Amino acid sequence: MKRHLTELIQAALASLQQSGELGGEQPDIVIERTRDTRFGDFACNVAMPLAKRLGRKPRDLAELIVARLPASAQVAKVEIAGPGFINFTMSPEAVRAVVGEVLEAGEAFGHSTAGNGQYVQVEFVSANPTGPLHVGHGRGAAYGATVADLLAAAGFRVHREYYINDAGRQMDILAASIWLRYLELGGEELQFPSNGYKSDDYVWDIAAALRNEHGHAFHHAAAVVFQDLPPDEPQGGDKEEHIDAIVARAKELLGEDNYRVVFDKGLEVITNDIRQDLEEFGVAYQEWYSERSLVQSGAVDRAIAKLEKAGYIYEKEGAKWFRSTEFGDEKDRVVVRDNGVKTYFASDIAYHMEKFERGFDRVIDVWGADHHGYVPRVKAALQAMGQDAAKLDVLLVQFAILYRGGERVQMSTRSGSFVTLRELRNEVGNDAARFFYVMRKCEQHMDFDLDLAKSQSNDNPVYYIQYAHARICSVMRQMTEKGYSYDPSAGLAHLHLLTEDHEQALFNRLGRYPEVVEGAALAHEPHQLAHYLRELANDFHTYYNAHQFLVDAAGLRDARLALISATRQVIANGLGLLGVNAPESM
RNA sequence: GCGCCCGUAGCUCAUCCGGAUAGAGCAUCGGCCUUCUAAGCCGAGGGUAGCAGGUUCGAGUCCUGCCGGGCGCGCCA
Repeated sequence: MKRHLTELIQAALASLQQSGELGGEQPDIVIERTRDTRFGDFACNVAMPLAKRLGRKPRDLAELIVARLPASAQVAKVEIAGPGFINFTMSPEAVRAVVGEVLEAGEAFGHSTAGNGQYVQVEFVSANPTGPLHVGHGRGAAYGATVADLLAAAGFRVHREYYINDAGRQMDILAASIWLRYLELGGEELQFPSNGYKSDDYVWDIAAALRNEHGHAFHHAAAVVFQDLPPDEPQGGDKEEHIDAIVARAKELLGEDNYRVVFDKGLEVITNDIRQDLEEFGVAYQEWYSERSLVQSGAVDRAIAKLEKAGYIYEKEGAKWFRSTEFGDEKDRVVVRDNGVKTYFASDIAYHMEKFERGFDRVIDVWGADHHGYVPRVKAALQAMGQDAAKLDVLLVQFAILYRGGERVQMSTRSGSFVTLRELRNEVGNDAARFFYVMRKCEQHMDFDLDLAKSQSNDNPVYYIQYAHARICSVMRQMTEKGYSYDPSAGLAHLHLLTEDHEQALFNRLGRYPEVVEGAALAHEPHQLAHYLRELANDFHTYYNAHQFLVDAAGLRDARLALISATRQVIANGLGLLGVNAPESM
């Protein structure tokens, strides 16, 4: 309907332009839903900015526009109000028509072609495979998955991707930690490095699996392993130097091949765990992209060479620097260290280069807000390589701060004292977790009250929406049990009988759904859909309490059942986009 | 110190590229189950949108400064 009205205004403006009454102005036309039905259903403010530029009174201009509006069967009334708003009241038939559209389209209702089939990559979560996902990752997972699904519904072709950081130092530290636990399981006594994965149970599990599969093959005496190592922090040393030395010693004692076996075991177990965790959370990917594969394919070298060729690489103090300041970054960044090792940033440049080479029209990265400082340098690299950095959207998801018993829960992967996503899912259920995570826009800091989410109370808005769905299903069951019938086409034919305020409210709300899906998709704001569904559920519950659906008069009954069937469909569609179940009974 | 995000009702949050009287939920108080699920509905109270300026016909929304909170400022990943 918005589009229809936009076209009407466009036609009126074109007509005015032809008669020379607008000068050369080409204003943007914005059609908005009104907040109050006193102002009709839709409002257009185009006369106001236009009046300013033309030096005329807004209301006079609005008069001119309204006079040129083509007639439309969908529009019942056009009024000029306030400072110069043009308010449209839709015809009752046009408002009711949504019920037929919903029942006709079914699960596809709300889908659009706004995206025009553009190919969009959404990369999200991408947590280091050094341990299970925690609740912080959960927000990125729910948010990224929902944005991806919304974009798909809005007519984009979506590629969901997880970037596996399987080539970094943290992974080496994990591998070394696993190996040390393996040695302990073999009877060695040792002082576990303070910077290792010390209190993480899964490290023991992986070590045990390793021992199961490979027996004693990787065993070395602790005395040999720790011989002449720089001291750990408790002994007055540097914990970073200490752990790096252990990693080097592991590679030396095990040899490249056996070290790789230990390393890959950890990587495999944890990646599988993450994959399964996300799958259970309703989050699926088209691709799991390995950083190591990027290195091995030579893409990193190629990316650096490309920057070098473009003249944006220089050497200083033995390292290679990328001149990112050229593109607005705060300082230049190292891509190859003085010891010849390429930085993580070098991989990331290559990864993004490669993303663009894969032919995506748009690339979306969902990152934790703690990486925000990273945005300028990645965009700088893309620009330096001659790419259009505007095609990359980095969506920063703020932290979810956990509260338990009114106290803030401290989270750290390294200390092991974190709440896993799996724990959260088990405690509050997937539905509540998915919904909770996307209720707030991503740049909003989120307080996640575990006790509240855990409680099966109506504080949890997801139940409220699900309950509306279940109630409608229940009505349909009652209909059969009570010997009533429901004829959908007769229902559509009798929609004019639905004249109650509650019914008008539902018609209007249902009509908004496609706009909400499209708006939420384009703005990358799933919370818009979450809030819409709450309002829709509220409209339904109110209606439910005010009127009986299963009435004796067949025409009215069919019409009401058609309306609530459409409501059920839209709730199911909306919840589906949020990854939340729509139960038939509760 | 510099940069990014945030500040709206007692609490948690909406407010659709600036628009009409700033809205919900929770909590509080008062009503509604012989009728399709009370995980529901109806009603009431609750606001200087952090503070101070500015731009505009119009500012919670844009700009500047200050205050408060979060995060980030490595040849770590």
